[in-house]
This record gives sequence, structure tokens and C-alpha cells, in this order.
Amino acid sequence: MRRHPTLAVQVRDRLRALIAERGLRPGDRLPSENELIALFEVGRTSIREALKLLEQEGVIQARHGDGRYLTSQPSLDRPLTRLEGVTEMLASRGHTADNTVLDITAAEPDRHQRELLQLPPGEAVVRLERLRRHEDDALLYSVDLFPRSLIARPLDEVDWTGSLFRLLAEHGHNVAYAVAQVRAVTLDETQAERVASPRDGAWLLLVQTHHDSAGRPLLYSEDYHRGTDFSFHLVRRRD
Amino acid sequence: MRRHPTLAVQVRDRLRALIAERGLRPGDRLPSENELIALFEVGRTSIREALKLLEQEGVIQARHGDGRYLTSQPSLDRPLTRLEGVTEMLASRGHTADNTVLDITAAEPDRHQRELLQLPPGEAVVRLERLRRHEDDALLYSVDLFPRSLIARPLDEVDWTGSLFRLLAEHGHNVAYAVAQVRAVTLDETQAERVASPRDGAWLLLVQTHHDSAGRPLLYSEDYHRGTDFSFHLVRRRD
DNA sequence: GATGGGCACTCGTCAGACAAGCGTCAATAC
DNA sequence: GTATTGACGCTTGTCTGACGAGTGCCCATC
Repeated sequence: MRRHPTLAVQVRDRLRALIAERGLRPGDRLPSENELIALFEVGRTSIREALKLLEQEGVIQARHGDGRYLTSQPSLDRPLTRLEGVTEMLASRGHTADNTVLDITAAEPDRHQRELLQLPPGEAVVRLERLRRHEDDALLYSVDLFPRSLIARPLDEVDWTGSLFRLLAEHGHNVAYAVAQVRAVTLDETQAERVASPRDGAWLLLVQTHHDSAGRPLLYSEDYHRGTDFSFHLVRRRD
Repeated sequence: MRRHPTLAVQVRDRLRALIAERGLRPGDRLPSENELIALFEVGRTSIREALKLLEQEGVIQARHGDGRYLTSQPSLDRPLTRLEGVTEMLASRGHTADNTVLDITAAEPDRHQRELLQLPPGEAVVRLERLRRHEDDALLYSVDLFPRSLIARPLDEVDWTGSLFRLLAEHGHNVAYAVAQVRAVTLDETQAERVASPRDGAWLLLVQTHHDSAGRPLLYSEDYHRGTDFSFHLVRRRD
């Protein structure tokens, strides 16, 4: 990761703060480049590069010869595009769920698992099955898979009730992004039994492969969120 | 919208093409700024601004004094973050569904609808209810609301089976983005009856408010996607 | 009153200069 | 012979000056 942020990135963030301080709204005009040069006491290049970043983010729009204007910009707290682990997400929503470890095993991966996690021959996979409950109601059922080698400790010496992201990070593996699939499902017979929940409800299933910043797959997870308790938000844009 | 793209944006896109042509992979080094200046025959400013945009997108990473390197960058075709109308989405998935208009009415909006669509007093709202089927199976049930004034024609003279986005655009209203909520639901009794579908399946519900680029709300929609037929993909990033 | 031209201002692009940082190679010291 | 340090070449980061392209406003002319 970058040692420290460049001036352009810093100026971009200072521009954001300026927009907020001045209470600028969609359609309002930003100070000109020369005004910003004087205000921020940096060179024009740094100003321009910062402004270009804001423009790419859709925050502002430049009109050649005229100036730069605020666009309308929806903002969401914790959108679905922001990756957070299940533990983190539940905490942010004030869900006081207790986390039960249903199963934790290391085994030889099947071919699908080996491909998913890009495992070398001979490498075992850990399967972690957990259930979050609130007052006897199942809220969230999770099945996680990750390479055995990532956690260099005996499985029975690890506390599996906390955040997997944090656990991986403690062992030097930082999750950077996930490729996610979103589906609506009902539980199959086995799952309904594990979860002790009726089969007729809808669950929002997030199937994700989590990677570090170099693209290495660290974790595969299937998270079943009970439909009556969970929804997610995001902004979608036309191209 | 901008009259024509700036050089920086064009160079950014040419850099993308260059990366693809050369088959550059994560960890590979990009040509230096001076090499790119000669290659693209533009000034250093345009190169730098373009590179900064790619860096913000997470495509590359700059190391001061060393060079710029490709990062790992998952790519998805048509991610959920890309907004497309239901008609468009179905077509892209090769769903040959016939579209039935169950209901089309203009009425006085309730308070919720008025707030959602920021309607002035006296402005009516149009409610459009449609069902997409494939061989008698309901695939997608939609309810759309939009200000009556957006379509300056009698309702019975409009073909409601096609794309709403296209229809709005034909009347000068371009959808730019939507704020979306994703949920897993089962159909209620009324809906199951409308849809002629059993009540026990799971449906992926997308509730969206669509806006033009100035932030004006154009359309509110509830789209129920049958769980066994639809899933969506997206990339999620840690902050 | 309407239209056209000029001017001031703004963003877009190029070029030159210097600072900050990185990696490699050669020289020196142990 | 090996390890450390310094110099050099190269790269990115930042500043500055200059000119081109475009916009909007004001004034003059018809």
C-alpha cells in the first residue's frame, strides 16, 4: 500500500470537506481552479488532479470555460458494495445475536472447493458452520471455507465465534474485496433442520469469494440472511 | 452532459485497451510516464490525469520512484451496481418472457408516494403493474410508479409492454441512477393470486427509486424476481 | 429590441524545472 | 570474500508558465 497519500488525494478529500462546510448543493458552483490554488496553497496540477478524481466519482461536473458544478449524489451508509464481515454487519445493525459454532472441520477439498480457493495439491480446507440466533430465532446461517494453512494453529485452540476477517488478519491475511452473488432462496431439508427454522420463509443468500489485494482467494462463504430481518442497500448507475 | 470527453478520459480508456492488448496481469509494470507520452503523443499532464483515474479505480498502483503496477481487479459483466431496466436485464440473460400488463392507472398519490417521487400538490401518479412469464411460469412481477406528467400522452395510447426507461427517455427524462434495496421475500396472498404462483417460493425483491442526473426522482419500482431463476453479482470492497 | 463582436474568465493541454523516492551497481571497509 | 554505503540513473510527485478552447456577459450597431 502507498506510504502516504499524494497531494492530489489529500486535496480531493479537502475539497469534499469544503463542499460540506459551505453546504454546497447540486447545481452550486465550486470555486475556480485559481481560487482553490490560493485557498489550499498548492500548485494547479494538484488541484486539477484532485478535481478530476471528484469528477470521476460523479460528485462534480466540469463545464469547459464556465466552471465546475456539484452534481446530485446519493449517499448511503454501509452500502452493499462495501464489504464487511457478518460479525461487523450484525454489530452495525444493533443485532444482539449469539453465535453458535455448529461444526468446524478440516478435510480434503473436493474439486470445486479446490478451484474456488486455488488450493495446491495436498492442502486441506477448513469448513466452518455457524448460526446466529436472537431469542431462539435463527437470523443468519453461515458456511465458510478457507485454506487450512491460513490459520497456523490447532483448530480446537481458536475461538470461532468472532469475526473471521479479524482472525485472518491476525494471521497476516487481509481481505480486500469479495466477488458476491445475491439470491433469494428457501432452506432445503438439511439446512432447515440445522437451523431449526420452518422451510417456508425466504432467505437472502450471499455467496462470496473473498480475496486479498493481490487477488488471492482467502475465503469462500455462503451466508443465509433471514428475509424478514435483513435487507441491503446500494446505488446503481447507468453507464 | 459533457460535450466530448477530455483527453485525460480518452487516455484512461486507451490505457485500459493497452493493458488488455499486452495481456498485462496483476503485478506487471506499466510503461513509464515518458514512454506513454511518446506512445500516445500527448502531454504529461494528460497522461498523469489518466493514470490517476485508473489508480482511483483500483486498476493500478503507483510506487513513487519505481513505477506503476497492475493490481488484481475482479471484473464482472453487468454487475448489480450497473443499473439497467427490467426489459434490458431479461434480454441480456436470454429470457424470452412475454410481458403482460396487469393494470395501468393514474390516481391521486398517497402521502408516501408523494414523498417518494417529490410530487407537487395536484400531480397524479401512474401505477403500472406487469408480469413477465415464461411458458406459464411467472418469472418477474413488477409494480412501477411515476409522475403522470412525465408521459404527455393518454395512457391508453402507450405501449406499456416495453422498456420504461426507454419510454421515459423518449419523453426527455433520462434515468441516471437508482437507490436500491435488496430483500428476500415470499409473496403475500394478493400477490400470489395476481401472479398465479405458489406462496412458498422465495423472491428477490428490488425496491428502487430512479433519478435523473440532477437527482429528480422519476420512477419508483418494486421488482419481484423469482428466486430459482435470478441471481445478481457485484464486487464488494473493504474501505 | 435584436444581433454580433469583443473581452474577461474558466477549463484543457503542453512543456520545463526541480524535489522525492527507488533500485542497482560499484567502491570501500571489515 | 562478504556486507555496507554512496552515487547515479530512472521514475513518480509537484510547481510554474504559456497558450488554446470554450462560455457568458456587456456594449455597440443596425
